[in-house]
Formats: sequence, structure tokens, C-alpha cells
Amino acid sequence: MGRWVPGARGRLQHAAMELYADRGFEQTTVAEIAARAGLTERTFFRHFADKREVLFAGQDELTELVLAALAAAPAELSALDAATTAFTASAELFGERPDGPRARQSIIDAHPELQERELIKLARLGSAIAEGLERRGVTTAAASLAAQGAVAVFRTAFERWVTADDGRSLDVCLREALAELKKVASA
Amino acid sequence: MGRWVPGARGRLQHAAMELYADRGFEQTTVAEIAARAGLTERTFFRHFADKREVLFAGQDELTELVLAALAAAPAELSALDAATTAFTASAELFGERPDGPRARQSIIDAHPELQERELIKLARLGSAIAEGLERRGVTTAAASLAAQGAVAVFRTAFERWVTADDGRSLDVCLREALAELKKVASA
DNA sequence: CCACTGATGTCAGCTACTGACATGAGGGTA
DNA sequence: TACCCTCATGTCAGTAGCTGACATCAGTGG
Repeated sequence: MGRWVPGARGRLQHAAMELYADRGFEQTTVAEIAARAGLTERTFFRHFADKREVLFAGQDELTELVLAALAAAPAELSALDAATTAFTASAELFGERPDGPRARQSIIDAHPELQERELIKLARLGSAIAEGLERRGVTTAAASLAAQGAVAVFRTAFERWVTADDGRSLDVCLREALAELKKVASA
Repeated sequence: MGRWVPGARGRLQHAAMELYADRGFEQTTVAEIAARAGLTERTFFRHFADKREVLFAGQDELTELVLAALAAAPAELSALDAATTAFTASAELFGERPDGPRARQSIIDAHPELQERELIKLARLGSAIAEGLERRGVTTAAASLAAQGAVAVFRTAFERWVTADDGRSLDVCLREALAELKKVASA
């Protein structure tokens, strides 16, 4: 057996989720999270840049998935269609049932500091998508607007998927939201 | 003459802008800002909730201006058109020349922590606009998407206005960006 | 047998932020 | 004039997020 129990990072994430959900983000200290994970505060900050980041560890994978899907999208799709469709690939990350994402999202929704972090992650994702669109030949301005539109569609779809009781897939929600955005923009 | 030099709040804002611009946001301590303004650290936190908020003091006025303009917009305008046009009223806040806003924006652009704050302010502005649209009879989903679209248009237009050398007005930039979004969404 | 690596622990320190209490000029009132 | 009340600011002590420097020691490879 090794010197340390393996999976420190995962234990920290798990402990943080539980404590943030139980007593709230501000009422939880990093020392408490570390203790619950059987580690020290210093180790927490070696795995995560700050107290919020522990909830956003999967974000980079999301970006990679979406970018790969975007690069693989048929060339004849419009910028907005391509970007939105690329989000379909994110289902691979979230899984079939929205239960897990729902728990995490309810923590974020309850704490403005966490919303700030989520927003900048989404903004960066949007910038990455815009770059991906430019690589497809879309002009800079159009790419930026299409990317922001796609992110708005994703947010809407994700919220609906997480909230809804019916078993609609994220994919279906994305298509619905995309259609609504197009309708809104052409009215 | 009073016990204190008046204008404490303004002095704090001014000192913070200068120091953030000079040595960067993280390298500036609140104690230094307060000292430059002839006050104490404690007083800084009585005027501003945290170290970032000092740069975002005018945000509430922006929201009020835009909401008022939205309420006054002709009923026959589409949701997206109404929301975008409402941003025209913000010119009253920014002034004719982009020099002031440009300085502030370059500070924000250089510091992720400040971008986070800016993003949540914009998100809240978007939510407020969505509510305003619902009051005009737009459905919840369409209102949310139109509001996010309008915010994206505003961001694009604002950046262009602040960056550009030519003397294009914010108003013109808004119209351009709106046309581009519509084009992107209908392609 | 030894040197090196790398995840973790320990410790000291800075700074953002907060609560509790003190201060004292301005202004109103008897 | 004497009194008191308000309220922006000061003072002080304390919590907690976060960092740098250094120590520890199982595993690994030579």
C-alpha cells in the first residue's frame, strides 16, 4: 500500500460538494473540506486554484469535447448551427440522467460567487468556440456573435434539461432552444 | 469646513482606478487605495462591498437607464429589436467620447477577477431585460434568449466603439452588431 | 545501496473582509 | 447657552483565503 490513500483530488471534490450543499459555500472553510477528505488545507490549494475552482474541474473537458465536435461538424452547417450542434457532444460528459448535474447546479445557483466563476468559464468556452468558427472561415465578428448565441442556447437547454420532469434529452432541448433563438432573431 | 473632506466615495474610485492601472489589480492593496484617498481601509469597505466593486459603481444606473428605455420602446418592435434599442440610452452614461470607458475597460480586460465581476453584472442586466420583455408580453423562453442576444450585441458594439479609431457612435455600432446577429441566426 | 521524484505535511506570513466600539463635528431643540 | 442625536469615519481585534519555503518519506530506477 502506498504512502497515501489515492484519489485525493476526487475526495476533495466530493467533500466540497457535500459541505457546500449542506451548510452553504461561505459557511464552509477550506480546512473543513480538507479534513473531511483526510488531507490538509495546503493540499487542497495544490489541487485547486481557489475555493470555487473545486466545483469546476470538468470544464476543460467540456471545452475539448465541444471544440472537437465543432471541428468535425459538416462544413455546410451555418456558424450558429455548427456551434449549437457541437454542444450535443457534451451529453457524453453529463450522462443520460440530469440528477448529478442538477445537484451541482443547485449549489452554484445558490451562491453568486460560484455564478461568477461559472460565467467566466462559459465566456471562455464561447471564445474558444468563436476561434473554432473562425477556423471554419467565419469572420471574426460573426464568429463571436454566433458563439455567444450558441452559449445562450446551451444555457437555456441545459437549464431546461436539468429542471424538467419529463425525460427530454439534452439533445432535444438544444434543438428547441436553437429554434427559439432563430425565431427571436428573425421576428 | 466640515469634519471630513467631502467626496470620499469618488476619491476612493479615482485612487483605485489609478493604482489598478499602474501596478495591476492584485498588486494593489485596499490599504493603499484608502491611503491615497486620505481614508482608512475600513472606510473603503463601507463604501464598496469588496475590492472589485469599486470599479462597477455605475452599473445600477446602466440597468435603470436601459430598463426605462425598454419600457418606453414602441410596442411594435420585436423583442430583440426593443432590447437592443434600449441600450442606445446607455450612451447618456458613457458620454460622447470613448476615452473614459476605454481606460476602465483596459483595466478590466487585464484582470480575470474583474472580468468575472463584469460578467455577472452583464448577466444580471440580461435577466432584468428579460423581465422587462416579459412585461411586454414576450414568453419567458423567448425573453431570456432575446435578452442574452441583446447583451451579446451590446458587448460587441461596446468593444467596437471603445476600440475603433474612427468616430463611430455607440448607436451606430449597436445597429451594426444587431444586423450581424440577425444575419448569423438566419443563415 | 543510493539518489531522485513527487505528493503531502508543516509553518509563517500577507491581505481581504467583518464586527464591535469609539470619536467628534453638525444640526436641531429646549 | 446647554444638551443630545446623527452619522461618516477611525481604531482594533479577529477570521479565513491563499502563498512561499522547507521538510518528509514511499516508490522507482540505476
